[in-house]
Amino acid sequence: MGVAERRAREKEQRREAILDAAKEIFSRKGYQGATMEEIAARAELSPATLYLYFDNKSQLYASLNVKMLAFLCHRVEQVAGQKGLEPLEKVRRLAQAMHDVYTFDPLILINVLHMQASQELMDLSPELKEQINSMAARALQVMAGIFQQGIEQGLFRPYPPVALADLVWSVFSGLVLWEESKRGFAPEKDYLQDTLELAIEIMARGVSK
Amino acid sequence: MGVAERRAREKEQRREAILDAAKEIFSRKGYQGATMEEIAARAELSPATLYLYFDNKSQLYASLNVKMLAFLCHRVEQVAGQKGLEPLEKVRRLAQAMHDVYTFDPLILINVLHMQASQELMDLSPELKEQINSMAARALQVMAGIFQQGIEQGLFRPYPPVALADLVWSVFSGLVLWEESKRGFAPEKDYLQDTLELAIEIMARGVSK
Amino acid sequence: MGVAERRAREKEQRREAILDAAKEIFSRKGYQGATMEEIAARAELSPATLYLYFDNKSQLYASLNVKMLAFLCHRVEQVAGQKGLEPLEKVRRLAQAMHDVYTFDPLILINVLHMQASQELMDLSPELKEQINSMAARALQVMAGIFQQGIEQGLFRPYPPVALADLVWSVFSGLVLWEESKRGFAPEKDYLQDTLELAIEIMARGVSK
Amino acid sequence: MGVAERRAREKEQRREAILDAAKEIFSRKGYQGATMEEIAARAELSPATLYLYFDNKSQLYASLNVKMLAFLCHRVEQVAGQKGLEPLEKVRRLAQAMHDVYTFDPLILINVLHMQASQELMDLSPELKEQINSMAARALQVMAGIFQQGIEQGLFRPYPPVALADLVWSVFSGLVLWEESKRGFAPEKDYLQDTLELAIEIMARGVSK
DNA sequence: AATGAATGAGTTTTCATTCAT
DNA sequence: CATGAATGAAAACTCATTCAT
Repeated sequence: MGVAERRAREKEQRREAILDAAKEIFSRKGYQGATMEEIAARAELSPATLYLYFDNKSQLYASLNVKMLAFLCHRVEQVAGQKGLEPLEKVRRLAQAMHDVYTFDPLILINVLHMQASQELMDLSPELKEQINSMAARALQVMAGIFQQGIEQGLFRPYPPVALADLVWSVFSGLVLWEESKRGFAPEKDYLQDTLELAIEIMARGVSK
Repeated sequence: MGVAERRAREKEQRREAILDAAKEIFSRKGYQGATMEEIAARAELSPATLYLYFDNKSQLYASLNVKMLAFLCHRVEQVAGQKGLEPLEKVRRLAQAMHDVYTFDPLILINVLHMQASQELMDLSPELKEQINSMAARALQVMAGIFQQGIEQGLFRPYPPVALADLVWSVFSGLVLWEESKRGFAPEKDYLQDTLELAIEIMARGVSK
Repeated sequence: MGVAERRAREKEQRREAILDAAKEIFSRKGYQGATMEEIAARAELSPATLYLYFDNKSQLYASLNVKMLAFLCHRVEQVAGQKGLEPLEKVRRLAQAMHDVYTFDPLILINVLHMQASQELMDLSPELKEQINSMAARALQVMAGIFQQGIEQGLFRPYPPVALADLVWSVFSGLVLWEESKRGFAPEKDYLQDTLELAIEIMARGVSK
Repeated sequence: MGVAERRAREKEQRREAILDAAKEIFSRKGYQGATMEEIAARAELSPATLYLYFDNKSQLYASLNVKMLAFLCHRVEQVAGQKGLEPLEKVRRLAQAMHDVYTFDPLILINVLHMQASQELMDLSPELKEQINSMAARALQVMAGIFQQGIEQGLFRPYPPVALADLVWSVFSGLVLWEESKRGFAPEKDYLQDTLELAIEIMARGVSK
């Protein structure tokens, strides 16, 4: 059994290694621009080997995104689960959590966004599609929950909470994407964290006219 | 001469038609995902014909982006040029302008962003590259100018104006991208306009702690 | 009638202009490498116009070669026609004639050679094919005639005269081609003329062991 | 290890097979006229497979020429390396060697010539370009060396030895090309060998006026 | 389990040729 | 006559995917 176990672990590790390589390449080149060969090279494997672990390119891409979304969900749920925090403080921690995710792996959001944008193009198995959509929805729901309370207490602007969550995500994605797309003048180190926090807070809180 | 004139106009129209078709396809499929054949089909032309108007795929893509950036610049400059407005009002109008651009052509920013992100991959002529970069920079500069005054008057947070402009763009792009990436629950009609305006104002103005 | 005449002359001139342009391009790029558009551009005409004067690319190429072969034939026949010259002197003049042809238009032989080499590939009308072959044969025959006499008088080696003529042509072509193919160390100015003359003489005369 | 070894040998064989097919097609159609598909068909492979062994068409062509030049060099060096031969005898053997090369593979020189003539058009890697040029130069140098001695002894005409080598090559090429370009009357079997030998000898020796 | 090798199905691009004006 | 514009057919090249070993 020990043998079978080690086998299984090794297999899992290899799978992870492939996903890592894929993340790197997909982020840099986009879905269409990335090639299986390039991913394989980065994973120091032969292209044929990828197909032992994933059915095809689009499935590999999807799996990658499932993994990323899972991490994102996990982190967001951590924040949402903390009891006894004021709504505003929770929102602040949400900003921090998202920034953590980004710091931990700057490519996550880029990939997730690309995925959302190109999903229709890919012939994913219905299950996988379902899995992705439901995880994205779940992350959103959890974030929405964070705003919900504040809205109920009249602290936040009375937008639909999901819309707020949505907005936060979009702002964050925008920041990240823009960040990525530029060369030249990088914002000060704390800028991203700082601004994100600010933006989230304010958008949630709204302004008194 | 009338003949030559009509010829020229027809040619220009055809060029525009191709750019329109390209915008549509590129937006939906991304640069790599789009095929010349598909673009040609959409323009109701043969693929070979595209090459009468553009040197190659990447040049077509670049030309498309030049056009879009030009429109964006134009609109932003209109706002910047209005005299006698308070900084805050100007910022509000900037939000409106950007929303106009988006309404007029929802695909603009998506394409522009993709372009920025993939520019390095493409073998554009140096002139074209220069043109794109300078236009993007110009749009940013003009936006920065809009914030400049407010900062000087102590009304806006003392971030570098270019960073602010940058941020606005990123927020807007994020909104748009997110918009695009979703299917299903579209935000209420005014939501985008409203939120953008809000976000810009606030980010510019900052909060007093 | 004067009008019709001028028309005809103009037409003929245009045809010649096209052939000139074609010679230039075909020589530099070879048959397959040359494009109708390039030839047209050189002739300062539109591609479509070429088709008013020639049926298609291969026919244009063939016509060009007919013209060149005609010039070559003409020059060789001049030499052959001179009465009262010793065989050796005639051979010397032949060398001079060939060199003249080359000097007058260095591209002639290259084209003729290429033509011979690729003739089978082209779908020429049987008449044109016949015309080309017969002119090439004629040039060869005339050259052979030049050697004939010397052989009969026991001055030249008793090879078949046509084979000798053939050899001369091949040597000359080799020189020209080699000349063309090199960059870098060009032979002394007179080298080509000199050597050609020498080679012809000697090959014709043979050596006494 | 045996496996890896066999693999390597098989790979090498395949490469050679492709080069053989390429030689055949390039010789018959020229560089531009030949198609990868045709070459692949001749090698009984799919076109895509060619690209596993060669980067692109021009590189395949270049590799072919490297191989041919190598063979030529080898054979010529054999002759040059033989000690204790009179200059004239060496020249005779050179003629024989070149004829050998031609007999072994009649297409060699045609390809080499075409290559020299079109090299500038192709986008070869600098290394490959260098390789080709240096091998061609080497063959020429070696041939020149063969003449050198005879010139020093006053047996051969005092042309620069390289020019003589050059000339020999051009004559040979001319013979071969002409041979190829004709259909119909093939020279007697020994004709080519015989004449080449003669031509080389005489050109080298020169004539006493 | 891993992979070297092969390829079918595209994709971009070119170009001889046609045709309406 | 001349040509601007268009395109069908082909050619180079790419890449996801398979399969024998």
